[in-house]
Amino acid sequence: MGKLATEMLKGTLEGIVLAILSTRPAYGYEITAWLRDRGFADIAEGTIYALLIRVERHGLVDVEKVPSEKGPPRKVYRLNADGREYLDEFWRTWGFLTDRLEQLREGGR
Amino acid sequence: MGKLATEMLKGTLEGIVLAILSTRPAYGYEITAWLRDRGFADIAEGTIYALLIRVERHGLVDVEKVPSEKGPPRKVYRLNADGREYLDEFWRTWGFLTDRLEQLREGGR
DNA sequence: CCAACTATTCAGTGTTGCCAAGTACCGGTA
DNA sequence: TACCGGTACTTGGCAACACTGAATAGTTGG
Repeated sequence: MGKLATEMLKGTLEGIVLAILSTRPAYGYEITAWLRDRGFADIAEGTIYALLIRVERHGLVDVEKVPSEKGPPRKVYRLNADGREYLDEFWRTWGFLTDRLEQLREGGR
Repeated sequence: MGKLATEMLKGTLEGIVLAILSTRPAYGYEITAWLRDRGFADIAEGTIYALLIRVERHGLVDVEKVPSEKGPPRKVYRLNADGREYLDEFWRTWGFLTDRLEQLREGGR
C-alpha cells in the first residue's frame, strides 16, 4: 500500500499482532503469512520478528519453543495478563482516534 | 494519552492536519489550539510546525504570510490540488486499516 | 518596562517499520 | 550425494515521524 501505510502502521501493527495473539498463540512465520492473506501484502518479514521480540521484552507475551516438522523450531507466542491489559488500552486509544477521524471525515464533505 | 497514542499518531497526524486544511486555510498556532480543543491534549506545538513545514516541502500546501494583529506574522497554509489527492489517498489507506482492525476487534470477543 | 499571550523555529532524542542479507533445518529430486 | 525450495528466525543499518526543550520575536496591558 505504499509509504503512507508504512507510517500509519507505526503503533497499530503492534496492536494488530497482539489482537491476533489474543485469539490464539502463534509464531512469527504464521503471523506474517496470516497478515499477507488479509491484505497486508507488503509487511516485511523482519518487521514481525522484531516486533515479537519487542513485545516479549516488554513482558506482554510468554514464549515457548516448539519443534517443527518442516524446519527450525518455532517460537510460539502467547498473550499474557499484562498483554491483555495493554491490548485493552490499545483499543481505547484506537477508538479515540477513529472517533476523531470519523468526525473530520464527515466534516470534510 | 501517553506513548501508545504517540506511536499511533505517526502517519495519521499528517492526515488529520490535511483534513483540517481541506475545510479552510489555517496557520500553525490555530491548528494546535484546535487540536487541543478536540481532545488531542498533549500534541506538542513543535510537532505541528514541523509537520506543516514537511507538507509544504512535499508540495501539498501553499503558504501565505499574513500579518497578525496580536503577534508575529502568521504562515497561513492552504491545501492545493496535490494535497487533496494525497488526502484522498490517506482516507483510502485509513479505510483499509480501520476495516482490518474492526474485523480483528470483533474476532477478539 | 516587564509579563503574558501570540506565533514560529530548531537541534537532539527515541520509537518504529523497512530493507537486505544471513543462518539453519527439512524434504524431495536429479 | 548434491542441490533446491520452503520453513523459520536473526541482525545491522536506514529513514520517517512525533516529542522535548529552548530560543526568537512581535504585541498588548499593567
